[in-house]
This record gives sequence, C-alpha cells and structure tokens, in this order.
Amino acid sequence: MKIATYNVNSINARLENLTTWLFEENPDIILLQEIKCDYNNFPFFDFRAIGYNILMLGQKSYNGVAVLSRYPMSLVCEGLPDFTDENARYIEVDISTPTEVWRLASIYLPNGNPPYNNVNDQTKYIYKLNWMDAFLSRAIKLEKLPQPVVLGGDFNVILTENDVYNPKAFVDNALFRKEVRQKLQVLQYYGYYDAFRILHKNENGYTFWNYTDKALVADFGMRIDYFFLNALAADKLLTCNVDKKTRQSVSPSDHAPLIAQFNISKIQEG
DNA sequence: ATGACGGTAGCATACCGA
Repeated sequence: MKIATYNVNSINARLENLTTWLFEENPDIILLQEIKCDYNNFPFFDFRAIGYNILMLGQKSYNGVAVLSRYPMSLVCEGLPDFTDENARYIEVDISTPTEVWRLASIYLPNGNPPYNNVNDQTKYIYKLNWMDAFLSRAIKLEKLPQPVVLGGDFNVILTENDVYNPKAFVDNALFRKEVRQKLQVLQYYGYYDAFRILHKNENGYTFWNYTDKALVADFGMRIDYFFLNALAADKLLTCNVDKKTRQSVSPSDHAPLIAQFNISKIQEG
C-alpha cells in the first residue's frame, strides 16, 4: 500500500500536474495540504474520474486539507478537537484497507513567522504554539489506538540541524526555534516514528525548496513534510522517499511529495 | 539588507508563504 503526502500549493493551479502524477505514481492514499479552495471550488470530478474517494476541509484562498483514497473512507473529524481554529488545517479519517482500518490525518501546521510588514508581530507564532499543543494532545490519544496511525503533512517544523541547508540562518525562524523543534520532537517520546528517518539516517530528505533564486539547483532545502507513525504502522513500513523529480517538473509546487509504502499482507498463521 | 517567486483576490496591489 502506497501513501503520499503532498503540499500542492493550490489544488486548482496544480490540477494537471497532480492528475498526471497520480496516474504515474498511483498511490492508494494521498494526504493533501494547501489546496487553497473552498468546497464549491474543489475539483471533485477530476479525482473521482480516476478512482479516488475524497474528503476535504476547504477554505477560500488559503490553507485547506484533503484526503484521496482508493479504499472506502469515513470522516473522523474536521479540525483539531477542542480547538477553535479559523483556518482549515486538519482532517482525520478512517480508511478500510484490505486487512484493517487505518487512521490517518492530513496536517497543515501553521508557519508562525511574522508578516514582512510587521516583523515584531508575534501573533502568528503564538497561534503556531497553541496549534501544536492542541495537535500533540490529539496525537497522544491517537497513538494508543489498536490500529495503524499515520499522521502526515506539512508540519512547518525543521526537526534538527540536519534537516535544513543552513541551520545558523534559521535559529530565530519560527520553523526552527528550539521551542518549536522540541515541541514536535515530543511525538517520539509518545511512541511515534519519523518514517523517513527510520530508513534514511544520512540523506537530508528535504521536501521544500524556495521558488526563488537557485534554491532547487543548489539544494537549499528543508525537511518539513513528515509521516509520523505509531508502532502498528511503523511495523509495516517498507519504504519512504521524497519524490524530488516532481519538484523539478514544469510549474511545480514548492514542496515535493513524500511517499511511503507499507506491507498490508496478512500475517501467515503458523 | 532587500527581494527574488508563485498563488489568490480581483483589477492595483496586498496578503501569504518557509
């Protein structure tokens, strides 16, 4: 079973690239972020036509998350429980794979940096910290479920200095402040596994490169998209890779897809 | 030190992003 997470930077601007990529890559499940549209502007037909069920939480112009699935899917919640959020950043679903029901969430964690025209404004940073607290509360509950759990998406956090091209330049950045990194690293103390890092200790694993300058060719990137797995999901993990060629294609998103494969064959009874 | 680039809203330019 192949699961992808992909910040598309507008699903309508990316529609042709995305449907072509789905045809070639053929993932069973896709977690999408930054779809940047509300329900009435979501291109449902284009994905149903190629065999996907769809659940989405939309918003005009900004944010927005969705899940595409080849398997039957049911909604668990839209938005983080017990957290009032003006933005569409979280959707959680149950998906009936051939062997068992998997719990997945598509996550678009806030950026947290101030606007360029007001660099001392901490409002977005405080919002990010509060959002992370609500997310961690939810994640801790989900980890205990008796089913595989996959928390995937754009976390807007650079976990370690090995996850960015120039850590010194980012020490004060809302993606890399020690406080933010430590908050997300808490996931591993509650039993979650960073899927890419299980399998790749030394590769940088960057998933984002700025559109500007020569960021892509110079590999000035950062690893901010992740799959966090509970043990029941991590036990089945086979591969996890960044699809950099899609970032290098014509008119791309500024993120690359992250793709993981899982073994869902039934265990032979001895 | 700044802005490069790209998307959205909507029609000029502001906001957002990482």
